[in-house]
Amino acid sequence: MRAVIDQLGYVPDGSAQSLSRRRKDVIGLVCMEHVRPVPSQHDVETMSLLFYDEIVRGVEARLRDDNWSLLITYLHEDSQNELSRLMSLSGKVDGLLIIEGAVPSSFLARFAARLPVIAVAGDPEERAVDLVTADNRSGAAALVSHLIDVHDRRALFHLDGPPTAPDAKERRLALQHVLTLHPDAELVGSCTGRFSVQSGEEAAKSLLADGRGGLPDAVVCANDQMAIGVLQVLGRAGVRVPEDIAVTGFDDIYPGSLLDPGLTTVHQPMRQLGERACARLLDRIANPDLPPRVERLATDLVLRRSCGCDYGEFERARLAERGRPRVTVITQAARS
Amino acid sequence: MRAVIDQLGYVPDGSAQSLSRRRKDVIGLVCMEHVRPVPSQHDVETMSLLFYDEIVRGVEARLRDDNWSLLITYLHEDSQNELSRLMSLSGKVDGLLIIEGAVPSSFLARFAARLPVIAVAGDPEERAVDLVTADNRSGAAALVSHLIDVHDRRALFHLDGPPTAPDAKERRLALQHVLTLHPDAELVGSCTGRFSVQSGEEAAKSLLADGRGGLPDAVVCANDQMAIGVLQVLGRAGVRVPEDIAVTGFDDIYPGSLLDPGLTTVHQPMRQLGERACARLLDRIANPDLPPRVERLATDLVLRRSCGCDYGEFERARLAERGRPRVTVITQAARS
DNA sequence: CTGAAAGCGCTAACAA
DNA sequence: TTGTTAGCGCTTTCAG
Repeated sequence: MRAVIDQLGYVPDGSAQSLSRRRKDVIGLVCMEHVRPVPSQHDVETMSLLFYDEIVRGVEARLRDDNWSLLITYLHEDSQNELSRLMSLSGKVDGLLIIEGAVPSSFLARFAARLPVIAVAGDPEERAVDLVTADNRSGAAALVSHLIDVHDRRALFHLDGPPTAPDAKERRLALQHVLTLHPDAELVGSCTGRFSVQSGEEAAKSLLADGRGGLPDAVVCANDQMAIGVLQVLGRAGVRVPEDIAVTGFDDIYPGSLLDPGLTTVHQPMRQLGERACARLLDRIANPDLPPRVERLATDLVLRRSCGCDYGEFERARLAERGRPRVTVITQAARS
Repeated sequence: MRAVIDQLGYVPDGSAQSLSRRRKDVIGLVCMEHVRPVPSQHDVETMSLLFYDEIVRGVEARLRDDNWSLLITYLHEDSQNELSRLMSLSGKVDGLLIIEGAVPSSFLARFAARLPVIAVAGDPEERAVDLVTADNRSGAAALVSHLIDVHDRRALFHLDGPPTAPDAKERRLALQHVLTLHPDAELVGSCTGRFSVQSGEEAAKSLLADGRGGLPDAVVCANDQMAIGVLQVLGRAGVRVPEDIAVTGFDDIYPGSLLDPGLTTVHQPMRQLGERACARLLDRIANPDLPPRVERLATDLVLRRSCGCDYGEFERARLAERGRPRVTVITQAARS
C-alpha cells in the first residue's frame, strides 16, 4: 500500500491538511534590516546577513525534528507596505519569530494577540511577547572593563548602532555604566553607524579627519561589521592597531577572526539563540497560555589582538563556564 | 470598511486561501549540504552558509515584488529521511528551487514531474529540469590560465571539492582542460575536500607534511572556504604566499577580501543567481509548459595578492563587460 | 474495523 | 451591483 502510494508519487496537499487540522506546521522568521540600498561588491545587506545566518540555522535545526517548515522574510524597516507584508505572512504561519526589535512594541503586541510571537535579540524591556536574547549588557560591560582595567585605555570613542536597534542600546548602556564606575576613563566622542562595514569605514575616516589633537585610546564598536570597517580604514591610513589605538567589536562573526590583528569582540551564541527561540515558540504554540518570559543567553568575551591582548595561539579556554557568571573569557581560538 | 477590518485585526487564513485558489504563493528553497557535523566555534556548516546567503537574498528580493513567501530547508545529504522531508515540503509549495545538485538526477525528474523545479548551481548536464548556474568552467579556466601564463606557476596542486558537487566537477574539468593546453604545466597532486575551512586546513597540513621534495607552485582550491583554510595553515607554518606558493579560491565570499594576502578567486554572481532562478521558477509556475533551459551567468576573475598579483588599491574595473565574454577581469576592489 | 459525511475558511462562479 | 452557494482536498467524527 505504502509502496503503491509512493510509486504514484502522491503527496498530500499542504493547504488542505492545514485547513483541516487547523495547524500549518510552519513558523515565520522575520528579519528586520537596518539598510539603505548601497550598491557595492559585498554590500551592506550582505553583511547584515552574517548576523542572521546562524540564528536561522539554529531555528531550522530545532524545526527539522518536528517536521515543521520555516518561512523567511526580510523586512526593510523604512518601507510602508512592509507592515502589510507582515500581516499577510502571519496568515500563513502558526507563529512568528521576529529578529531585532525594530518593530514598535505596539505592533508586537497586536501580532502577539493574534498568534504566538517570540522576539529574538529585541528589547529586554519588551513585555508584550516572549524574548530570547544574548546578555548584551554583561558582555559589553566585560569588554569595556577589560579595555580600561587590563589595557589602561582611558579615552574611549564609541561607534554606536542605529537608534532603533535594541541590542545597540543595551551595549551603549553597559558602556555608560562601566564609565561611571571608572572616573579615570572617559568617553571622548561617539557617532552612530548603521551596523554595516561601510558605516564603520565612514566613522573611521571622520575620526582620522577631525581627530586633530590625537586619536582616542580605543574605538568601541557596537558590532563586528563596523569594527571591521574601522580596522580596514585605520590599517590603510597607517595607524597601528592595537599599538596606536585599540578596536573592539561585538557578535563574533567569522571574518573577525581572519583579520590581522584579530578582532577582540563578544561572542553571541547565535545558533543557540535560534534554537532556544524556536523551542520557545513551539512551546507557546502548543500552549498559548504560557506567561511571557525573557530568556537571556550567556556571552563570551573573545580576546584577540585588536584590544592589545596577545595570547598567540592558545587553546580555546572557557573560564568560569558553569554557575552564575554570564560572561566567560576565552582566548584566541586555535584553529589547528 | 477596510479600516474596520484592520481594526479587528482580521487576516485571512493562508491555507484556506491556498486551497480555494489552488495556489499557495509559496516557493521552497532547498539547500543541500555536504556536511559532517563537526563542532567548532565557526564550524563547517556555518561556512557553507556563506555561499547560500546571497542566493537566498536574491530569491527573496524577487519574491517580495509578488508578495510570495519563501520556505527554506537545509537538507543533510547523507541522511535517509531527508528525501521524505523533501516530499512533504513539496506539498506546501508551488515550486522548488534546489541549490547544489547533490540530488540524483532521477529524483529531480520525479519532483519535476509533480511541480516546477529549478536547479541552482547544479550539473549543467542535467536535462530534466531548468538550471541556473554560474559559468564555472570559463571562470576556472581563466583563473588557472592566469596562474600559468601570468605568474608562471607550473606545478599545480588541486584541492578539489566533494565528488557529488557539480560545481566542483565543472571546475575540475576546466583545470584539466587548461592543463592539456599547457604541456609545460602539470598537476603535481590533488586531494578532495569538503568545501569547508577545516578541510582546507587539513589539506594544507598534509601538503606540508608529506611535501618532501618541495611544495607545488600553486594550490588551486575548489572554493574560497578551503582556500582560507589553506592560507591560514600556510601562514602559521611560515610559508609565504604568494612568494613561496600561490593560492586561489572560487566564489568570492566576503572574508576572502579581508585576508592578508587577499584571496585571488572567481566571483560568482550569487545574488543574481538567486534572482534569475526565482524569476525562472515563477515563469514556470505561470506556464508549466516552458521547455527546460540552462541559464549560465558570467563570472569575474578577482585578482588579489594570493596569486602573485599586486595591484594595490585599484578602482574596481571590469574589462570586456559586454558582449560574448563570460569572464571579466577585475582588480582588487578599493574599499575606499 | 471500515466507510460515509461533515466541516476547516476561503474564493469564484452564479443568481438574484 | 450584491448575496448565495458550491467546492478546494484533506482530517475527523460518526454511523454502519
